[in-house]
Amino acid sequence: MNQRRPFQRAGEEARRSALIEATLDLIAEGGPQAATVRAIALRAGVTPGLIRHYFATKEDLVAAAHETLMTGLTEASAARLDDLPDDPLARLAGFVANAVSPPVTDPRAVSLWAASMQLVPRDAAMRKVHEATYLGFRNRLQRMIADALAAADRQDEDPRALAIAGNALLDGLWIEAGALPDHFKPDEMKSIAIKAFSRLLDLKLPEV
Amino acid sequence: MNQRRPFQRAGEEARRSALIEATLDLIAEGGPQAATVRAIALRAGVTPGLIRHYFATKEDLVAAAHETLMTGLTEASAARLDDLPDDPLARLAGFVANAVSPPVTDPRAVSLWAASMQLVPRDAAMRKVHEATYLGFRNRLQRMIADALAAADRQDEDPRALAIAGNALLDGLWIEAGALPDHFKPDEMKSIAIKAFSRLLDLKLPEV
DNA sequence: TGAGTAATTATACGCTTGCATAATTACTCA
DNA sequence: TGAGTAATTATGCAAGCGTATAATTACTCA
Repeated sequence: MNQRRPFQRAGEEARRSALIEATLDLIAEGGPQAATVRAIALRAGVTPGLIRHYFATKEDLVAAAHETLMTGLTEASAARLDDLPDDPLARLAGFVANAVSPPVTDPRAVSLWAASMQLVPRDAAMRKVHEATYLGFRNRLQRMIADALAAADRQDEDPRALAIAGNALLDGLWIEAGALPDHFKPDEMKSIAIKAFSRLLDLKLPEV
Repeated sequence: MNQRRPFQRAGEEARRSALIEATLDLIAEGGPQAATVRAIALRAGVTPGLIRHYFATKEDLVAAAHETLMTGLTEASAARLDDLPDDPLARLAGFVANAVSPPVTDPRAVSLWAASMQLVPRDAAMRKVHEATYLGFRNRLQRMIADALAAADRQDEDPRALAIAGNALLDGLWIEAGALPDHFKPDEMKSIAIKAFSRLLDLKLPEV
């Protein structure tokens, strides 16, 4: 047996995270087929056998990576809530503007999101993850919509239906902003989103 | 040399179509990794060497399949235009309703669409195809929006911005209707879409 | 009818893949 | 300090991958 490469042990959490991160990087760069066991291991700075130590199969690692991505997209929007104004209208406007602007709009994120979404109709576990994150985002939006309507003394609306529509609008704009980044003028999506939300809610949201 | 399997010749167009169709079927069923040369050939009822006769590489075949899919999604919506009423409001309402209802909403279509979309941020040729189909759909929607506004004597609007927003809304609803088919009540998406469009345009679209 | 041609089958190749297994070594703790 | 253990490296395996090539045969046309 020749010289082995020196190594340091790391905890399970750090290893799993590094492998998941490596997987996502490779998928983002070269599509799902780029995330081979050897490429993932190399990217994570370990050797291929280690993947099998922390995940039962490569497929499990890939599923964990997709789940991490989807959960992460939703959490990224939650993390920005603290930076928003307290006024319900301004808060909603800020949330909407953030959702369709860089750094939330991002070609890499769209590519990864799509790679995960192609699994959703075929894989019950992925569908469950997707549904949870979809609902998480939608419910957050629904609460903000309800708050904005309440502040305007509007009790005649269905916040759920508005959230479904608003969520869809944001998703659609986010996809195109990321997929065709050069197609739209700077801040065009933000302006369109704010105006569209103002119309949907029949409220005047402040420009951000 | 043993017994060869008997065969019939077919034209180039038929062969290419069969291979593309087989590719899409396999991707829809098992994701991109399921579309191997052998699986595609078997599904198309030919042997693997034939793929190389009609496409320079397997990758070219897969790209052709994705392009066919994207183009096909847009043409499916065009094919339904002739069934719509002539009245601009009713026509737009019909178009919107179709876009978020079966058979246009379809888990298989969402899965395939996502598989194609994951290429768009990374592959310039795919991005070009996507942009062309996106613009095709959006421009058609924009014309219908402009017609509806003109019929209501509304000259104070920006049909382009409304088309971008409306398109995004339809895309977002379409994705969720296909990805989570059991999450929404029958016709719920249709109702939400019509109401949302009525709001966006500040026009009363007829329920379909 | 028979020659010519190209569509198609059959087979093979080198390489890559995910997974399995054994050995080594970094670390903890008594 | 040294034993124990499990994290990690190294290596190998069988199967499958995309591509290449040769042979056969279905078809057209003179």
